[in-house]
Amino acid sequence: MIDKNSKVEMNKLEKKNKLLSAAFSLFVEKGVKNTTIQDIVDRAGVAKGTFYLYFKDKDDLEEYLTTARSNELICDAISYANKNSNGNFEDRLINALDYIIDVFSKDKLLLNFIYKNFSFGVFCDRLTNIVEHSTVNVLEKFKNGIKKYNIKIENPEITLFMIVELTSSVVFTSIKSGKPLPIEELKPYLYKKIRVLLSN
Amino acid sequence: MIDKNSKVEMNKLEKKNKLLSAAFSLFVEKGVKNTTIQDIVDRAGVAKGTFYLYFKDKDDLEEYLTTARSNELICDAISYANKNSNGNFEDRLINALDYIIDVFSKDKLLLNFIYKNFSFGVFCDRLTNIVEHSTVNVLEKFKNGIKKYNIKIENPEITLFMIVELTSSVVFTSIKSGKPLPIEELKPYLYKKIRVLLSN
Amino acid sequence: MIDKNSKVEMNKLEKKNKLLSAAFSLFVEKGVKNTTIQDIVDRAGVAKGTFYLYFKDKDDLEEYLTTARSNELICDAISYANKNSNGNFEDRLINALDYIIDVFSKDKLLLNFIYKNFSFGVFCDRLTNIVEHSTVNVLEKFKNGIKKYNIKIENPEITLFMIVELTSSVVFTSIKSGKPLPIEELKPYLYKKIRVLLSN
Amino acid sequence: MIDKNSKVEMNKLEKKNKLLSAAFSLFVEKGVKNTTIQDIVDRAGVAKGTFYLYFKDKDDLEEYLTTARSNELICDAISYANKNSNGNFEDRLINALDYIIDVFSKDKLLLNFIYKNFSFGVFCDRLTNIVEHSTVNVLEKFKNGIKKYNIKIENPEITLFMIVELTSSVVFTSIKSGKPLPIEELKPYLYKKIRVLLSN
DNA sequence: TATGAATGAGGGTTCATTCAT
DNA sequence: GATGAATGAACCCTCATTCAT
Repeated sequence: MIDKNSKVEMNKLEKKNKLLSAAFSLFVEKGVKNTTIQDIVDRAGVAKGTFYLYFKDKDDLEEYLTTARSNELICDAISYANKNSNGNFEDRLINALDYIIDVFSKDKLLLNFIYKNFSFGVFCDRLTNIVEHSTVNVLEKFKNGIKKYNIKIENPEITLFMIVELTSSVVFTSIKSGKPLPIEELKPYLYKKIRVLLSN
Repeated sequence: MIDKNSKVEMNKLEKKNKLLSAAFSLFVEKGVKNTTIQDIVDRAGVAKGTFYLYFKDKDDLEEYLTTARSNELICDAISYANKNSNGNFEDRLINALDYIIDVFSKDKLLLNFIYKNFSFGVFCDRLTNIVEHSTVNVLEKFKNGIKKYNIKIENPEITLFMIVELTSSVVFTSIKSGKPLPIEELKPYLYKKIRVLLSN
Repeated sequence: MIDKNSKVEMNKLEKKNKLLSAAFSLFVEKGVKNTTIQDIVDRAGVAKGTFYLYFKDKDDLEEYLTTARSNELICDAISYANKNSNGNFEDRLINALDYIIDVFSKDKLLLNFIYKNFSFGVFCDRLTNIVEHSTVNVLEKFKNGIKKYNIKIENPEITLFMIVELTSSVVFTSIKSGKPLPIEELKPYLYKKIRVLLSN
Repeated sequence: MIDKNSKVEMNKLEKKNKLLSAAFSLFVEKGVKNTTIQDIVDRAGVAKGTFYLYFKDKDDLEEYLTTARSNELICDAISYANKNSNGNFEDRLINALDYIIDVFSKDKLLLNFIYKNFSFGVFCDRLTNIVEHSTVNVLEKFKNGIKKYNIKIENPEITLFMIVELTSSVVFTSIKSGKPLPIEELKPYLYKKIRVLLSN
């Protein structure tokens, strides 16, 4: 009985995951607006009705996806920074940002999808609602880093917020339009400004 | 003959303006995506076909609106700053930003519409295409200010770009979500950071 | 399971047939051009969207209908000729044509629809594409008849082509306009000319 | 006063002719159905409302055009045959047909337009209604030719009718689809058959 | 649970026709 | 007579959602 149930649960999870990854690939390929439910279920290999067993509607699925993927990316970036940085706190932070920027440079569609759906505030809110996936509390990590490295920043929360906003906004515009410079050329200026904001 | 023509032209302009303001109010109320052409013509009090006499499609109208409204706002801000600032260049810039932030604080829908449709790169491109309305070349104004006030900034274009991106991004998030602080409380931090970016 | 599927398939076939016969009756009544998809689905008693489950667009349905109905008519004519003719080849052919002309005389709307959509070349091409319905290769039948009855015709293909073109064109004009004679009075002349074309 | 009136009349005629030739060129280029009134008035260089001063609607204009152009073509063909034929009656007729076929071979769009709108019966009817243009009574010419050349044909009207129908139908199919042979290769067979129909 | 046929409101767009100028 | 801005009915087509199986 338990086995049977757990098998059923496994199947359900599998279906949901199929739908999620189908939707994600379609969202980044064609944009959320231009992706139909039919597209999603076709790629997931399930029937149209099945979609409604797992998600209320397209917006529901979209929100779910954004949070999960953003979180994933941040986890990867932090891991990368931990592996590749020496003790300096600023370097660790910039390494993490560098990782994210590289991912986006190589995958403009992903950038587009996450940026359109991402904001610091919304992201922080959502983190608390996600239970199925382990998440990172970016702010806590940042505060801990400051403490650990004994850095003096008056308002760590606000400073982090501004760095995140500045970076995301600048990176998005540069990658999308190449203005005012291509991202690779713009990076030094950005990192310099970030250091200024931190060192203040 | 001239009178007759000019009267007709006046009528046409009026129709176009009716459509523009109907569209604008709907866009900020319900979002561009959720506004139909039928909605727009209903509110403008014209027939559906009339829409297509003035705009190619919804995107055409949207682009027109965004550029016009953004430009208008920036002109107002510059005027305001000119009236209310003393000689200091930083103060003038921050006064202009302050004006814009105040407008947005009072009109979240306008903020939403402009932010969703605004980007530094796109905006600069569009400025050159607008002929019917007098426009401001923000970058030129900024460069002239720097020269006039004899300020030393290594890359004025990049610095202005970063200030615009930082400000717009931060203001949007704060006004929309109140995170990490309400905009009124956040302002001092933002202006302080802007001064840091400029002074460097 | 099989029963269930077959029942569903039956229903689908029924829907498609409803659409086909609704479309056909409308096409002959008002012409293809003046028949809207709304007209068709209204008469078929299905929803608009259902149309697009079965046909790509109106042209798709029209082609389907023309080929199917033309083919049906030719099959009937050949059957009729086989039943009612003695051994003579010319008589068999003229009997078949006679059958078709009679059908058309009694159903001018059918004539109109088929004539407007029928041409020897197009028809021969389409024959090869029909898989769902058994079809007749008219040309093969004709050639076989010539061989069987040991008739000497230099270019059977061209001769058949000319007979088909002459007959369809003459019959259409006569039935539609009664010019230069009503079809019943014109028939003897037509058949005489056909015999001339054959015997040559 | 008379001058003034006649000048006005001239202007009106000119406008009408502009509309006719604009419409004709568009009809053969894009088909009647795909040509809008806007297209016609644009090419004619007049305003939309002007169209309705001269024609009831598109059908009215179409009918006018078909008759006029068909008639023109036939006149040209007869002229050509008169110039290039010796005394033989059959040769004269075939020369005339040859002229028409050549025009059509070189201008498939014209063929398409005239064929779609042409039929012997309709044409004969219309001939009597045309007053603004001098017209040819083809049938009379044919009968006169038979008399003049002392040829024995039982029912000249029916024979001519069949020749016209056969020729137009065959030529249309061959030029449009190249089936069963390209028109140049098909011609000898066609002319041979026509001679058979005549000589009988 | 899973299916996918069926729905029909609603979208964008076209264009013949009118009518005030 | 000539204009062309304005109209709005009518068109085709999409697609989120439902529901009988």
